[in-house]
Amino acid sequence: MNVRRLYDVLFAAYGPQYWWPADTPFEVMIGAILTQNTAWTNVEKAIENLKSSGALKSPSAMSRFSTKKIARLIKPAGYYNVKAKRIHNFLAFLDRSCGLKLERLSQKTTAELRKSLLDVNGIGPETADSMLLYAFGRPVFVVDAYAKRVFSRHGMIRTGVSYEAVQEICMNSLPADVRLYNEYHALIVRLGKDFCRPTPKCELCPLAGTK
DNA sequence: GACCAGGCACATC
DNA sequence: GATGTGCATGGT
Repeated sequence: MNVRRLYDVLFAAYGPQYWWPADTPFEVMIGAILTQNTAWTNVEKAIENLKSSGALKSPSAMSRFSTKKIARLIKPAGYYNVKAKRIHNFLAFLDRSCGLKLERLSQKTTAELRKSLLDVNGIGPETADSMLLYAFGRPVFVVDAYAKRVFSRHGMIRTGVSYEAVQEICMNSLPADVRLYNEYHALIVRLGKDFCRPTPKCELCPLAGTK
């Protein structure tokens, strides 16, 4: 198995996944923070609360909410105190870097943008890369726990390899294509949810028997 | 009731 | 640098 072939097998098995499930780039970014170590079904409830309160209308709209208020709205997503603070940090970053106008961030190169996102307390590599790919449309491969698990179980990487190393392997094996990276990450998550939990269910996995 | 989820920061060694 | 821990809700 290799990175290219895995994509083909997954796409043949599942077809397009139509990611990211959000209406606006800003909603993608907030969703990326909310989904940290959290099932998406829980994130959906939090997003719904944010939407009906008007917080997701724009970064400046959300900036008018207190951290406490945000914490209350995102409660169903879990870790709500931590995540409310992370959202607050992120909004503070948007305020000072682009005056809460996301279009202005598009001037930056992908490398500059990634670096500045990683400087925000609460935004790590996966969250930053999800934002870059799904909100800014930059060709960045998103690595997550499922990807590491799938790749290592199929002998494509060793266990314990760093985020950046896995990302480098993938990006060296694939063309820098936003649509491809979009679909790839979504397919990995789909496969992971179905079959690649910590205790695997390999019998009906589309990868069973593939090499 | 146990296990798990589309991580990250921080303390400690 | 590697390893352990806290953060928390809701589905299976």
